[in-house]
Amino acid sequence: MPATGSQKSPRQVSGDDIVVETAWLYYEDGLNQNEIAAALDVSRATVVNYLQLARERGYVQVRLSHEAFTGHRLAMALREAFGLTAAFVLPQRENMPDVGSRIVRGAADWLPTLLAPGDRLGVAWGKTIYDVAECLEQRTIEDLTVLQLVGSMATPYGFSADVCSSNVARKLGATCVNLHVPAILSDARIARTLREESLIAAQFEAMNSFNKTLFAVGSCTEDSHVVSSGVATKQELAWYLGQGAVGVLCGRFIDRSGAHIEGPLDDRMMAVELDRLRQREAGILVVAGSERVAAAVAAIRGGYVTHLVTGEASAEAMLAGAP
Amino acid sequence: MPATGSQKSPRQVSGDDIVVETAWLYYEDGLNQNEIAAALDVSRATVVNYLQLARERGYVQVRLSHEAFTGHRLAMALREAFGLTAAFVLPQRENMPDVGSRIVRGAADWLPTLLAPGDRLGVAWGKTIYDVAECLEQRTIEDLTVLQLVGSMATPYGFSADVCSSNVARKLGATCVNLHVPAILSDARIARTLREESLIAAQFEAMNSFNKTLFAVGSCTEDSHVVSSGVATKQELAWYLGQGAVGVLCGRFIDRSGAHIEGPLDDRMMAVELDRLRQREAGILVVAGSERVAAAVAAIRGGYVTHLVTGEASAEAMLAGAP
DNA sequence: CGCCGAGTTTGACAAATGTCACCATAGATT
DNA sequence: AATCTATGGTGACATTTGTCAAACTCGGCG
Repeated sequence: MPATGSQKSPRQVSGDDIVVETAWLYYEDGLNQNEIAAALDVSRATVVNYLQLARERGYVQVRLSHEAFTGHRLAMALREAFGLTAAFVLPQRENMPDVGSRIVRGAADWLPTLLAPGDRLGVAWGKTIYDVAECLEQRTIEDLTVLQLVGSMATPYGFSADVCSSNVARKLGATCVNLHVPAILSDARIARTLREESLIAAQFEAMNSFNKTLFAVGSCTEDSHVVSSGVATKQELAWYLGQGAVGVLCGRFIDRSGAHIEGPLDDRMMAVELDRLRQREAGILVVAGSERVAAAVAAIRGGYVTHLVTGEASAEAMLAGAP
Repeated sequence: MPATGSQKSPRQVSGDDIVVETAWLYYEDGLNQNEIAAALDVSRATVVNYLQLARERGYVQVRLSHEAFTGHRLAMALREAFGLTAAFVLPQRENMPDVGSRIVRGAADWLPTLLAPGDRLGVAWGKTIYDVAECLEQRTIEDLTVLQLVGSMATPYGFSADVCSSNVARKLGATCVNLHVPAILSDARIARTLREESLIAAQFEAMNSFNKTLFAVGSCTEDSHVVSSGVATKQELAWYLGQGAVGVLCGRFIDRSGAHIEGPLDDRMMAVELDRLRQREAGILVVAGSERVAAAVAAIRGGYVTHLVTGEASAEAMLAGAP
């Protein structure tokens, strides 16, 4: 065989035709690279190149199907035990450091399939929700509206409620209705004044029209988010703990049964009322972190949740504490 | 190294946990099989087995994304030239025997993404449509209704209009509204009587509520489907050809501009009226076969089509005959 | 006309993946 | 207890896929 024999005249690869053809033969027709090379009369290396191009250009989508997670043993058990519509359980093994990111990615992957054109999605606030928004693929859902459920609050971590809802809206091609108020005010009187302001009243009015919600829960410890972000002081937290608080949901403290614990913060809080969260078409709760299990169970018991995303360990823990 | 060293105690593979875990590491986290084997502390061969299980169980979905076809050079050209909402062009190369099946598979893959909850999809009749239905993946679309647009007609090939619509409905988890009448009757009087029958009138009434349609076009030659299935005789076909017929759409002959050619068959025909097909949210035309190009162009000109599925060769031909 | 450089293809080699006959273990059976 | 059987795991080998430097084509340009 001669050293360098017959080079083929180069084709137009900038145009997609051959690339798509190759991808079809490989992924749809199931031919291997040798067969494709023979069929197209190019070298196998060229086939490899075309396939790489196809992947780079996003022509090939490889994903784990949702059934793998919604059909998971623990997902079915959760659904059964808590009367959920569906649960999404991410696999994990011992010592795995980074379940959190899996759960968030899973939630981001699942969310679009839970939404339909015309939906109005209420979005809460928190690091988890922010991360979910980050992981969302750009994918437009027709006629979707995203509604901010909790007033904004600057945090040391650089995200706030309005950023959460804006990002979700951006990724899903939705229009976004933000609440242009702080989450917490220093004084109940100011809060009342604001609520009575017509513009803001209108924003709350619009907000309450959501039919689905996306939220996480916060735990109730001194190092948890409610305190570090400045929503509650340690004293206030202690008071709520004394009343039986086990978690925070959209800025409101809840007890073991998920009931709202009315307290000193509520008058100063600018956020959706918990009662409004119940009985909607879907309430999607993302639970990332074992310290949030108790709060999650409470939220579920409270009737705010229809769809749950979490990891195996948390799922086990929730079932263990459920009987 | 000892001959057969340390076997691991077998795990529960019937439960999915490890399988899903493996699939996640491979497809989401992008680890290779060696890394996964190390992480899970099993042999690489076992990882291969788990991955195969994951694929068998349908946890992994590999698909070509629609952008590869809707973004195809010829797809964009078609959209431009004919004012379509979108076109879906399947790749092909010279001498490829089996474009037809690709086009049909492509249509089946695209169709679900063109439908939304609440839609009412009118389905026409033909081998192409039947094949599309066969290729559809089982995938439920909420609150979808499928409507049969053309009366039933037994054919030597064993499919008829009611089978087309039923199959589409079954695959998409839709409710199906069939027309319980023959496509063509021997006598106009009988047809009129039937149409006046309240039950049948009600079926037609319901049928006309579609907002999207799926159809193909037939060509107008002696060996084409209209004749072989017994809808039209050779004499009738000749008459229509004399009037300038270039294709058949939902049992009705159309001319080069897509206008309905009224003729001897119409009175005896039980099918949607062509005017009703226009101005709906979507009209999806599947063109499989170069002999149907002229008919397809006519249908597009007639304003029945917003979405087109075809192959490269037909796309080129349509553009060549378009200017 | 010869040379350049961007874009494309390729052969040889390296790495990753798939296959298969056989081994290990647990629980049932004799 | 010994044996059997079903399930699951494994190493060695075969096949498939990925990498990369070198080579080719084509159009432009000094």
